[in-house]
Amino acid sequence: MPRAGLSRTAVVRLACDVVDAGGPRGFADLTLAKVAAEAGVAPPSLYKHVGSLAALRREVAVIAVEEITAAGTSATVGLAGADALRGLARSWRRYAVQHPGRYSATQIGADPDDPADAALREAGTRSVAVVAAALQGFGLPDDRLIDAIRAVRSGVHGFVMLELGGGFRMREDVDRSFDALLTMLTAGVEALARHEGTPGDGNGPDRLGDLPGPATAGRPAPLDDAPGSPGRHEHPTPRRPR
Amino acid sequence: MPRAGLSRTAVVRLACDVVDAGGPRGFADLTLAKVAAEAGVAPPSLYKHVGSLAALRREVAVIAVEEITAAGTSATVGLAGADALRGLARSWRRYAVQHPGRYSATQIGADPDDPADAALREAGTRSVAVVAAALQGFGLPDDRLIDAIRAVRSGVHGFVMLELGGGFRMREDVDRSFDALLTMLTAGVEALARHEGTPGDGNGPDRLGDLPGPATAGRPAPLDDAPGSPGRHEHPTPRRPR
DNA sequence: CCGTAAAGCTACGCCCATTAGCCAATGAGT
DNA sequence: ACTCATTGGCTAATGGGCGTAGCTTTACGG
Repeated sequence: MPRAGLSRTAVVRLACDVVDAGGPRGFADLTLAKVAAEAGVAPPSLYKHVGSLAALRREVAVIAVEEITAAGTSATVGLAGADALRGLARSWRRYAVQHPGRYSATQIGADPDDPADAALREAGTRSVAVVAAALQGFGLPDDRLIDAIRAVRSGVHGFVMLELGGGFRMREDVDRSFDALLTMLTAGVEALARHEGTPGDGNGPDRLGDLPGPATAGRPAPLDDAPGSPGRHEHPTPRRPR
Repeated sequence: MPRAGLSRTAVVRLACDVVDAGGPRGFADLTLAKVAAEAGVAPPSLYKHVGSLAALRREVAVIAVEEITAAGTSATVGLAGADALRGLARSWRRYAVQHPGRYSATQIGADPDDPADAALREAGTRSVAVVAAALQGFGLPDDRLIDAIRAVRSGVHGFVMLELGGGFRMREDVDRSFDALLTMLTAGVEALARHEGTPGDGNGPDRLGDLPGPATAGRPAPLDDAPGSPGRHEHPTPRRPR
């Protein structure tokens, strides 16, 4: 049995390929069997290099976050204000289109408590820093920076996910729509900076904060500012197990 | 063996519960075994009511889209312009928080060709119509309406997904950020209506259209304007099957 | 040439989806 | 009430994926 010459990083690299080959669903559909097939190896052999499927997923996620952060960084060097924001957003979209699977991997949450997720948490923090840096030039009040970061991330992320989802009829129109989104976002950030914040509609902010929120057995946390600790449970009460 | 009195709709309803109980990941984690346990029935019994796990997923998705459309509709009756937009966006977020699993189900794509997805496609179309209606009052030029719809959906969807993902430290701050996002979006739509569209940065629009796009073996289509037909394939070429 | 650790492998156990085929409960028609 | 077809449930069994255990062989330092 001639050795395949694998290694931890080689396996992760292969996993990245598999994930991207699967399109936006690729990350969710990642399977040790596929990676093993790609490596020319029997599935259990992978355990000599990675701890589990979950661990492999985490590694892919870390790489994806680091890559997209790097892309954003190099897309904004020497730029400021609206130019920086546009460059950043476009680099994200480009990355998402070129690496749909990895981009999806970017979404998984890092458990705030789990030490295994430390690397992912740190990568997430670094990625947020890039956004903050790109927004420097707008002169946002301190207490509005967070809003701007969230809005920019939300807008671009939502657009990209919908685009990757498959939709948005024609590519050209999509490019135009993306440009319109960026215009809206930059205008919005500028408005926020001018302190035109939250005129609202006379109903005050949303106060969704104290909704029941149906036993949200949410997993870990996101790649955002900072995580809150999640709750957990299984099926509430099976009615007649058998 | 006393009958459990199931039915197609009863099973789907249970699946909805299971999905929501699982938080944002609940939809992806949906399993026939869980539904069966919840119903007090052995897993194979479910096949008397639903065709497969995939079919059940589709049914849940249709219900979710219909519900969120209904929520949006009733949240915007009698409103116009910015008020309608805010009402609509808030109803989405509220639905997502109250039904995280179902909201995620909303994301799955409808295959433009598959007749099994017809109901899902139609539900998606209806849901887009509500957004268009809410944007009526802004007096957008025809060729900008689509951009506005996409931006609004993207912004809110991205925000909600990031929020559900687990992040966004404190709830209060999140409400405020959401409000800021809405302010930015309404301002953006108004700007679009004023024809201040796409000043861009002198680099023209993105032209991501002709990127290679790495063999994006994406599944079906999204719940957007209209689908384009997907490509498909498996692993490119296993290197040494065994 | 030897010995050892690392990198494969096969054999298993467990969980899930799905199919096949059996049997009891239900209810329409008599 | 009796019959019997339909229906909804069951068990058994297959196939695939993760993950563990334990064996074997390769590669390499002495």
